[in-house]
This record gives sequence, structure tokens and C-alpha cells, in this order.
Amino acid sequence: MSTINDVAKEANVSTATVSRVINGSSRINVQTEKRVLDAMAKLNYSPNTIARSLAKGHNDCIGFLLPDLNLPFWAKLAHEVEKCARSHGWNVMISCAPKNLDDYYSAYNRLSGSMVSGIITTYIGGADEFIKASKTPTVTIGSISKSSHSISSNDEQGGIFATRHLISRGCKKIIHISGEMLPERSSNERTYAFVKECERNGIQYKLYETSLVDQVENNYAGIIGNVFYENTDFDGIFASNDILASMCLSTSLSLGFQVPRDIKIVGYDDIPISAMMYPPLTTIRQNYQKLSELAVETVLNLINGIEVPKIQQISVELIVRGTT
Amino acid sequence: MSTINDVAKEANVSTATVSRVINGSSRINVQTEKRVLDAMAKLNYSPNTIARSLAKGHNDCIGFLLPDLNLPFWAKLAHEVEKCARSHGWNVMISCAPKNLDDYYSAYNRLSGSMVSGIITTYIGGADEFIKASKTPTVTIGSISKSSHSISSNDEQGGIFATRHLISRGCKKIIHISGEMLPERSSNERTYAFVKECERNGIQYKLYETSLVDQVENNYAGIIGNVFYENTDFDGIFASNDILASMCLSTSLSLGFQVPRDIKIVGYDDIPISAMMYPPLTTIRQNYQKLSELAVETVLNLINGIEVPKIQQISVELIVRGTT
DNA sequence: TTGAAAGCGCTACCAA
DNA sequence: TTGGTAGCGCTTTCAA
Repeated sequence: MSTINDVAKEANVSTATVSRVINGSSRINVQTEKRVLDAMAKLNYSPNTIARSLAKGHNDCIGFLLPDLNLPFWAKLAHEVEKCARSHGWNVMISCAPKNLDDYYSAYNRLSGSMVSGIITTYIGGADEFIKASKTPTVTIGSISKSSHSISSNDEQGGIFATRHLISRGCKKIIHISGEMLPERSSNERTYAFVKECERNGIQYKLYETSLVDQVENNYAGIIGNVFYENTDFDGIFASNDILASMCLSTSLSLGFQVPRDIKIVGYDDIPISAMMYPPLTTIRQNYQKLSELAVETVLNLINGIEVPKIQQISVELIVRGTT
Repeated sequence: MSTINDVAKEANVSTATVSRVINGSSRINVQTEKRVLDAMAKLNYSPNTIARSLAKGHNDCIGFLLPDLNLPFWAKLAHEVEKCARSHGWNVMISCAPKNLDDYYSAYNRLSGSMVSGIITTYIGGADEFIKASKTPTVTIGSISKSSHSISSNDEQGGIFATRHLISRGCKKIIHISGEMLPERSSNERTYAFVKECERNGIQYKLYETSLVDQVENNYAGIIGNVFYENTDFDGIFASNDILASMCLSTSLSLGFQVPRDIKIVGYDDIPISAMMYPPLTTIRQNYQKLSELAVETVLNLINGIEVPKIQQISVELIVRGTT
């Protein structure tokens, strides 16, 4: 690995000049510049970002702390976050912390103590104080708490869309299976909206809740089995994510129900496989790209000390396919 | 942000001493140590990893360069790589470079010129020379080239398992849809093994190939439509990944075929959703954990200058489910 | 337009 | 057991 000194010697200039041509920071004699460029090429030089970061007092890397890359929702988000960060010239360091607060804290510290200038993180109940104390610019995805900056989809809207759609398709008794209802978690709104819409329309309903651990460990079978065991007369399911919905679908089919004739199903997220199952899944699409862009731009603003609204929400979209 | 100097002053010692207590690198007077610790606590000091990395000449971060996090196979691998790296005390920086060699080069350079000590990368044809020239310790996943260190599944074994299973289920004419056949790509072996097994058993077969771009853009519909258009008499499909297989499944069902009665399908990878569709997908399971562990341990060894075999392969497993 | 040199925060060697 | 100090590779004043 050649350094800026090697280049300077090779080109017969000072390191300051080399630095200038690297950064284009000031006027430089065309011939000098060419000499430097040639030297860089000859030595296959590439600047050491660590040294650079140290000298500049900051580096161009943000951390993304998520529960689990095996969850398509988060994988998709990670993909978009990385793409968006890159387009701004930033790198992203990823860390997964699925299970509990302690894991979360240690993952967060590894990122913030490391080399990231800011963090985008999944929401996990109870970490507000911790995040605030860390002083690292942080934006949370999926919370509606004002204690840190947060981005989320408009989950109330999603809940309304899903429920109304099911009702409009003639459902009379609807089961809702939610994720874990943590305080201030934005996805709770899906459930609240569902309940409200059902009651307003005099529709029977029943609620089931899964835990975060269920989700990470793909441990839905028990819950879903239970739904089909405890209820014989329902004709609609609104599931809080597409994985859950797709398991409801396959369970329905394997028990001899026809979908959508006997049971209609609406999922949430619109992950890639949702369109590929049979029948393809009706769902609420989250705008991954917008979500990611907003998250990246918000941390970047925070890092630069630019004022940013505490809570930002993004619209969702009902995607009607074959399960309703 | 307080620095090591602040702590030194506060504790009335030299920075060298502070550094020693941080790193536990040599014997220190108990009282001195306590003074330093107190000072660190009082100033809420946390060492700057950038400065540290620069001084040490290396940092604890590896890069993972993959085609696309939306592909469940890579997302799963990324998850395991991160987990495994973390257990060794290393961070991982992720970069996606789906489309072409130029994207790949720039992503690779961003990582290597950045702050990673080593790189784990997806295989992409034609980059061997480039990688070698970069001097960054690199392990490639999914190649059988000896020009850099590579880890892959035993794809010949996978191809054999899949084909024999289909034949044992009574298939007489089998379609195979492969990924892009890049030179020295390990997954080619699936196709070669398939052809060999069919010929050995006098089974009719036909080959289709998809491109990398098809995969990234989820652009399989055309190919699959074509398979069903051009062939009316086949009774088995061996697809080179589970996404492809699941689309074959839903296409079969939507065209009125029964699976597995009329058409039997075997996929490849065993991604999480494969077990959740209906009927659940018979597939070849790759050992993600082993693959990742081997990749991480191999880069780490490379970084530490430890001799490592050029090519390492991992066994696969046939998972029989409902589509055969 | 260029060069000299003082840092950025930390580690590690050499002395004491 | 401690302190002094020379780097690590780069950026950025200040002068020339």
C-alpha cells in the first residue's frame, strides 16, 4: 500500500500538493497535477480513509442497526439504505441485534464507539434514554416516540386500507394477527385502526399477538395453528406482515379452504415473494425507498447539525392481488 | 468528546499510562489505575477508534460485497457473516454491487480503500486480476477458481441429489433452469451434474438459463412463461434457486397443473419462505452457517497471514417437502 | 501555485 | 511502573 508520501516523492512535489489534487481543494498548475496523477496511477495509490477521517475529524460512515437480515422487510430496507447512503458518498456498517435490550445496547455501542458518525436503528422499546445519552445522531425506524427522531410508515392508514378492503370484499368476521405491541411502536396503529374500522362497521373480529422472538425465529406455526383451531367461522385475516400472511395462506390451503373464496387474506409490507406465491398476496405496500431515503437524509442532517422534524411518516398503498 | 489527553491531565499521568490502562498492556500501579479509571468515568471518555486504527495500522472491520440484499440467499449469508464476525470481535461493512464489473470495482475499492482489513465477496466473472492487484485479503463465495481463496457449496452434489430425487419420483422429462453460467462459477456444477445424471439414466431434459440481471430484477416471469409455452410434456423442474422454483410452482398452479401430481419441482438454497409456501418446496439446502463461518475464518486467517487452502467446499442436503 | 509544518487521537518504543 | 515522544497517513493553515 503506497502512501501520500510515496506519491509526493514520485511526483517531486509536497504532500500538501498531492492532497490538493486528491481533494480538488484549490487551483493547481495543470502540469503539476498531471505529474501527481501519473504518480498516483503508477503507484496504484488509494488514500487511506482512516487517516483521512482522523485528520478531518469525522468519517463518512453510518451504522444501521436492525433486528435480523433474514426478515425480508429489513433486508429490503438495508438494501435501500446502503444504496442511498452510497449515493451520498457514505458507507454503511450493519449490525444485527435481535433478541433483547442487552444485545441491542452492545450492538449500538459497538457502532457508536466505532467509526460511524450516525446511526439508523430499528425501534426497540425502552432504549430511548440510552440513545439520548450516547449523543450519537440517531434516527429510529418504526416508532412514533418524540424522544428521538423517527421515521415510520403511516400505519394507521395501512390498517384502515386493509380492514376496509376486507369488509368491502364481504368479510363478516375477521382475524387480526399483530406483531409485538411495544409502547410507542408505530405498527400498533395497524391494530388500533383495524379495531376501530371493525367496530364502526359492526364487523366481528378477534385479535392475536405474536412476539418479536416469534418473528425472528420464524415461530409462527403455533399461533396460526391456534387461530384455525379456536375459530371456525371466520372469513378474513389481516396479518401484520407478509410472512405471517403467507403462512396463513398455506395453512388455509392445506386445511382444504379455498382462498379467496372461503378465506380472504391481507398481509403487510409487500416483500418480494408476496407477488410470487399462489394465489399472489393482497397486501399493504410500504415505500421502502422513501423510508430509506428519509432515514439516510435525516441522519445526515442530524450529523450536520441541521434542524429536522421529530416525526416523519410515509404513505402506504393497498396492493390488491389474488388472496382477496 | 474528551480525548486521551484530557484523561491524562485529569488523572495527572501521561497519555502513555492512560493508553496502558485502556489496553491492559502492562503492569500498572493499582492506585494509578484507579485514578485513570476515575478520570475516564468523570469525563465520560471513550477511545476514538479511528485514531486507534491509524496508530495500530489496522482495524477490526471486514467488508462483505454482495450482489443484492433483496435476494434471500445473500441476506441470509450476510446475517450469518455479521453474526460470526461479531463473535470474533469484528465489524462488517456491507456493500451491494449488482449489475456489472464497473459497479463491482468501485464498490470493492470503496471497501478496500476504506477501512476494512479484508473482504468477503460474491463471485463475479473477470475480477480475478483486479482482486489480486488490490492486495486486500479476499475470499470469494461461489467460485471454484484457484486464483483467489474461495468457499462454495458442493454444487455437484446438489445437482446430483436434485436430479436423482426427481428421477426416483418417476420423472421422465425434466426442465432445468439455471442461473447465469459464468466461467468458474461453482453453481455451474449443478447444471453439469444434472445433465450427466439425466444422460446416465436416459431421461429427457432441456436447459434454460437466466441472467444475473434477471435475478436481481426479479425478472423471471418471461423465462418461466417460455418454459411452459415451449414444453407441454415435462413432468419435473429443477430450478437453480428457490425464488425461481417458487415462481415455477405458482405458474404451474395458475395454469391448472397439480403439484406434485402433474409436475414435480425441486429448488435450491432452502431460503426461509421455501417451507412456508403451499405445497412446501422440496429443495437443496445450503449450509449458510458453515459457509459464513468458513468465509469469516478464512479472511481472518488471511489477514493474519495464516496459510489457508485455496478452495473449500461444503456439503449440501436434500430437503424433501411437498412439491415432489 | 506551492511547500513546510502543525496537528487529528492514539500506540508503542526507548529511557528513566 | 511510568513518562517522553516519534510516528500512523492525511488535511489545512501560514508563508513564501
